[in-house]
Amino acid sequence: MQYSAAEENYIKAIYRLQDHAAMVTTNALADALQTKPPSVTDMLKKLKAKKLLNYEPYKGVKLSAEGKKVALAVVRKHRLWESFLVSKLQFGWDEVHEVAEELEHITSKKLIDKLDAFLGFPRFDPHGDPIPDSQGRITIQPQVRLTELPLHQSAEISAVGSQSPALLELLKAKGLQLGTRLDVRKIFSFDRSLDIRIKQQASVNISFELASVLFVKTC
Amino acid sequence: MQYSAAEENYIKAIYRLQDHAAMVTTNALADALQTKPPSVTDMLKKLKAKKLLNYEPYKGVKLSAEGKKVALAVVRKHRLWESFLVSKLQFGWDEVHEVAEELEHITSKKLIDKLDAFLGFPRFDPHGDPIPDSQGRITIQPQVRLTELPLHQSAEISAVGSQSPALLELLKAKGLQLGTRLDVRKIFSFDRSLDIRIKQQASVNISFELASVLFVKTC
DNA sequence: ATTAATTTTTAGATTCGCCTAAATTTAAAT
DNA sequence: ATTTAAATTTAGGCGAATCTAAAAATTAAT
Repeated sequence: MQYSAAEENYIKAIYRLQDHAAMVTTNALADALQTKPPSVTDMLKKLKAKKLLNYEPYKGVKLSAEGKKVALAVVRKHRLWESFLVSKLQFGWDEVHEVAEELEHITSKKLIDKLDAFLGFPRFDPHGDPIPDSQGRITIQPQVRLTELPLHQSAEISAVGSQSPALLELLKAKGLQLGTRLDVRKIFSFDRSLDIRIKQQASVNISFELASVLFVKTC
Repeated sequence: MQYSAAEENYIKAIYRLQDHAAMVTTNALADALQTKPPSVTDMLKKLKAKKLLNYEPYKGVKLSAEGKKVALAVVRKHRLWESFLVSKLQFGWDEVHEVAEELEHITSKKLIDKLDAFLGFPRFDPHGDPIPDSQGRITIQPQVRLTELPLHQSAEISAVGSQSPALLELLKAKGLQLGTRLDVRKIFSFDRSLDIRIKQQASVNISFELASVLFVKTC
């Protein structure tokens, strides 16, 4: 079966919202999708008819097993395209979302699987979110905040908790990017700032605020 | 300005048909787009209002200067995506058209320009058709049929005149693909078959039929 | 436990791109 | 030069996805 871009967007939004609330409400969806509640109601009826979700009027909505499969497929497409844009086309992390939002609706499964192979079957996207494999399985994130990394434990930056241009600017200035190998040399108790050493290079001092939006995987 | 996928498809179809006839007719368009004449009339009115074409009822249609610009942009996108699919994702030439038909409607100009750079600014797509640059300029094809290549003149395969699976199979068996460097060692007058030498490798003999659907650029 | 406020759904309309059937214009044929 | 045939346009409608305004159901509050 194949779904329209609008349908896929609803499914994806419900999938996201499900994590934070047992039942997804009409208004929450309208908010997330930048649309109005009546439009949501209409679409929910349609998706219910297609058995992608369980919806009872006034009660809220949850994805069916089939719906979750569709959601994972869309998430897979989105995150693979983001990975492509960053690792091959030199986009910044803060620029990829909108474009991936369009690319994720391209329908060829073959395309996505070949793209996956071309990228070397990455398990995390540039924001550190897991990429479902072609069966929809996802690897649980083994990453921790840099603030939680033990001293002298070697690790690499695997995700960034925000995509603000301000953060991007700071990271560039500090010479930090996705994949940068580092370990923590010292933690200053005064301001909880960290001295980190970048893989056989000089040390830099970074603030607690910065360290807490950086995620690392030990290696 | 930005145009819908449907609008872009009409513009592209008109652009193609303009080459073969001074005026593009409603029926020809309906045929090319697998749609019905009344739909075409509707869209022509809309595109005329947007000044993308000159249309007089019952007389036919021609693209305006602005329309040609849009057409070239769409053609550029289509051919760059086809190049990507073949040269990076290992698609066969015969499989790329449909997918590219979807990808060509992604709207980010930045994406396309970065894709262009990633591919090394190719001037021809896998079928040998020229790729407009970011200004819409196209290079005239400097390629010739392999049957017309002088003896010992080094060249590379730049296009294939057909996309049949049968041809693809044969090329694979002979070890020939887009970009393969070669030169002609001998032409047998009996059947006009050619012995060609693949760039520092063994020679192979190919039939005149095959040679005449292969296009090469000297280099 | 009624009333008030909020959330959600229904009703009815709009735009886009398409359709069929019928009318109209242009071109071809006798 | 009429008549016939073909091409094109108009008229009216449909499904998808959206909207506003109004009604109904749920939740919160006095």
